[in-house]
Amino acid sequence: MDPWISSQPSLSLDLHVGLPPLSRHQAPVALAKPKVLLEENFLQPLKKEPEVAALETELQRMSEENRRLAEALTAVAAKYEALRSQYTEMVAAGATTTTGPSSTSEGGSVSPSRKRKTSESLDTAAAAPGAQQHPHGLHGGQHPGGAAADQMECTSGEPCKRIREECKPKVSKLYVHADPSDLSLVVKDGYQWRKYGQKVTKDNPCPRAYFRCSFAPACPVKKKVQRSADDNTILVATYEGEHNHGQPPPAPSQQAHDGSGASKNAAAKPPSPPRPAAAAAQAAPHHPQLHQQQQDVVAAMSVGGEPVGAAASELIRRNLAEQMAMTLTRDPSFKAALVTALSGRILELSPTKD
DNA sequence: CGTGTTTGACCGGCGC
DNA sequence: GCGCCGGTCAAACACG
Repeated sequence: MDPWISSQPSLSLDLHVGLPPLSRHQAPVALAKPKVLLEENFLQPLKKEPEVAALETELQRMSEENRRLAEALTAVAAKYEALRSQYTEMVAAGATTTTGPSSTSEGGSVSPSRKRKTSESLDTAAAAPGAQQHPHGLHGGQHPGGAAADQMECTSGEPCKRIREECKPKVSKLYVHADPSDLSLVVKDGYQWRKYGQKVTKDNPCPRAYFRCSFAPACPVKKKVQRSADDNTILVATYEGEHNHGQPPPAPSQQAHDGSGASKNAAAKPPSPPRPAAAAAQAAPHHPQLHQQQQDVVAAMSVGGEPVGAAASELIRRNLAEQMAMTLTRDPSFKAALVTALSGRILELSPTKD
């Protein structure tokens, strides 16, 4: 959540979802019966002046609340930016001093046996110092604190639980709209993933797929993909850790589709040169097209690994914002949920309720 | 034949 | 201590 979001008209917390913005003259009159077709109510002509006045007041109050929330968001985003830049600096500093060890842990391939314990300890040993951390802290937009925590050394002694928790790799989520008939758990994020497991979890009848970044053998990033229990048209991808490499090169033959080598089930392949498109997308749910566009956009943003410029970035963000807004407003279930929530709230606060 | 997926078994953390 | 459950491994398999 960046400051720019609050400045985007489409992302204003005053959501204009399908229905015209609860204008004063269209305020839902039949509030006492919100469960009766809302659309009908919204279109009914105005009846009572006092009600309207009350609603107006309420609307203003809610707008005010919206503004406050937006400000709070802005503040949070600003703090995040500060933390992120701090993290980037720290990583840059760390990279110049310590670079070696990470490559030895996996590159040297653990002994043939399935001693996960040992390999894991190697992994954590390599990961803990943060030496091989992602050079660009773009990935986890939602957990700025995690970056700093990654820097901590997980040496023995102190309350392991807490330390372990703080040493946990950054976790971020990405929601992607997917065709329910498409059973493959594929989330295009621009990286190459190799599936290494699938499991049905307790809280969700849909299986969860486990992926590892296959572009770099030593890349610690993992991804879990599972359909949402509530809405199986939504794929929830959970990313853990950060890529310690640049993005895979664009594979022209794969640009148009998501074909994997084996092609029957398929982990995501890079349709375009991505950066952490996942990071950019994690706050931008529910649309493959959006996702594709984000990848393009993010790729454009990070030519040569460096941001192209503030203007381009601004353009990109605006574009993303528009896409996000469109995605939301197109989603009937979102509209329905919003309308229900709004009407319920209004009803709750309405002085005329009965 | 190389690469990637599938799938049953195993491991370890966690709650009771 | 025990059982549940999520995460991972690795042999078998499929595909180009």
